[in-house]
Amino acid sequence: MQELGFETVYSYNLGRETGVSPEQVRKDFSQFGMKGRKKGGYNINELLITIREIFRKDELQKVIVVGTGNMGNAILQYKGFQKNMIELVAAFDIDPSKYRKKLPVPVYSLDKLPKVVSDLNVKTAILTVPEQVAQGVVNLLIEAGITGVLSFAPTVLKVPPHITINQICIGHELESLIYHSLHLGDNKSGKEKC
Amino acid sequence: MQELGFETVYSYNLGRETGVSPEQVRKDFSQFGMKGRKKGGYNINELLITIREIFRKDELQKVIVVGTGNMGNAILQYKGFQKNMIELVAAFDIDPSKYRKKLPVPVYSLDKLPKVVSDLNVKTAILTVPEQVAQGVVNLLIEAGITGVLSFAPTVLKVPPHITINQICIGHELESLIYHSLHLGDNKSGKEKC
DNA sequence: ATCTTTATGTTACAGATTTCACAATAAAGA
DNA sequence: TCTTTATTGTGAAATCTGTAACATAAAGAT
Ligand SMILES: NC(=O)c1ccc[n+]([C@@H]2O[C@H](COP(=O)([O-])OP(=O)(O)OC[C@H]3O[C@@H](n4cnc5c(N)ncnc54)[C@H](O)[C@@H]3O)[C@@H](O)[C@H]2O)c1
Ligand SMILES: NC(=O)c1ccc[n+]([C@@H]2O[C@H](COP(=O)([O-])OP(=O)(O)OC[C@H]3O[C@@H](n4cnc5c(N)ncnc54)[C@H](O)[C@@H]3O)[C@@H](O)[C@H]2O)c1
Repeated sequence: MQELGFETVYSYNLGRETGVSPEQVRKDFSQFGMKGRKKGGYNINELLITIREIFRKDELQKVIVVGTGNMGNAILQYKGFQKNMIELVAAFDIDPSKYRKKLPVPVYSLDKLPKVVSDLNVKTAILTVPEQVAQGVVNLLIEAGITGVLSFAPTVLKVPPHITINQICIGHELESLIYHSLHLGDNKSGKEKC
Repeated sequence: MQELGFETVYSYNLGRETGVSPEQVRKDFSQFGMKGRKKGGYNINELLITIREIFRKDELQKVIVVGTGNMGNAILQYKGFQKNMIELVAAFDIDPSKYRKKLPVPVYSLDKLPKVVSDLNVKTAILTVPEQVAQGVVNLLIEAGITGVLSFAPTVLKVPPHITINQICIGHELESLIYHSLHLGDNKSGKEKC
């Protein structure tokens, strides 16, 4: 909106575009001390500055990728993270045929993980290894100093409480969609359920 | 567990493995009429049969992929869906260089979408097209008869209420992890928040 | 100047979800 | 046969989340 020349925005504009209610937008903003003006809405520039502060978008946030198979590679190819100040700084695999130091994002042996993570002070990892080894690899990641993991493996990972795991399970997402399609007419009461 | 030779399972076994409380497991099972035996737990075979019924896993559930770039291809390569009775039956792209009819999953032109969807009676689609065209393509999908879409595009899709959209936004997941890492020490009260 | 309109900020309310508590009871053991 | 034990099934309580309501401030109209 700033690029389009707007200076202010209302909670219902943002609500409409993001799919949440205007009240929710105002509550969330209020939580972070982002103040608007009655009748005037929110100043876009102020919002952007605060959001950049909350997520520390003044500096590139470093992320590593572990497992450079189909999914790992797709993510490494993606150019859209830079825009959000996220940088993939290194990748790791157990298969020597994957090592390429001269790619835009270098692919290292797993042995190098502790050193790279500590040297670059990375805290976040994307985990795209086979499910059978996911728990083992996540243990290595935690030992190396990683505190947040985005895992694509369809396994529940057991980690200590200060570690955050975000899981993306494509299979479960599909099953959820299939369930909804199969039971489209079941909703007798008119209220959304399940 | 069945493959390991077990015949019964307790709610707390399943809770531990899936990361939910035993009570939640029992409530969910109860919701679907899955009954256990006092002191004996749940019969694994009965559970599997009921779950197969709920998700109609007696037949392969058909899914299409739209957009065969990095992410779309990674998904098309994945062999793990069959195990859950999900089958990728066709893929579509706007770029003619992607068309390959003899791949395990054939890649067609977008023009073929309405015919293929209606002939095969597909209801579920994975959307891996650039975000700029995602809304347009989702409109085509709905017109063709798709009722559930798993979208990887970082855009809010506007669809009628009988359509289900599940969104996977890798960027947002990473931002969430980064936020947690940055604010690890903020949790003064001891209670988990934000 | 006063009134009307519009959008925020926050409090009160409602709804949904999760946890707690425990009665019921089948199985195992004495 | 009786007692103990382990686990289910569920109703009540607590917590969390989202919605509605409205007092308030700014802007504009009369
Ligand atoms: N590709 C998909 O569409 C898809 C869908 C659903 C789930 N997943 C899950 O995502 C994960 C990755 O899937 P994929 O299709 O990219 O698999 P893949 O087999 O293509 O890639 C796995 C990569 O991990 C590497 N690897 C194996 N063991 C390792 C270890 N111990 N340390 C480091 N690297 C190791 C392999 O060398 C390989 O490069 C899997 O857990 C899979 O279940 C993928
Ligand atoms: N790859 C990632 O790691 C990643 C990460 C975050 C988000 N995403 C999102 O996932 C989506 C796909 O990403 P990608 O990396 O695979 O992109 P990509 O550019 O590699 O692939 C996009 C594909 O869509 C096709 N396409 C373009 N317009 C089309 C249309 N109108 N109809 C059908 N096909 C069309 C292109 O020909 C191309 O094959 C994008 O929305 C992207 O923002 C991807």
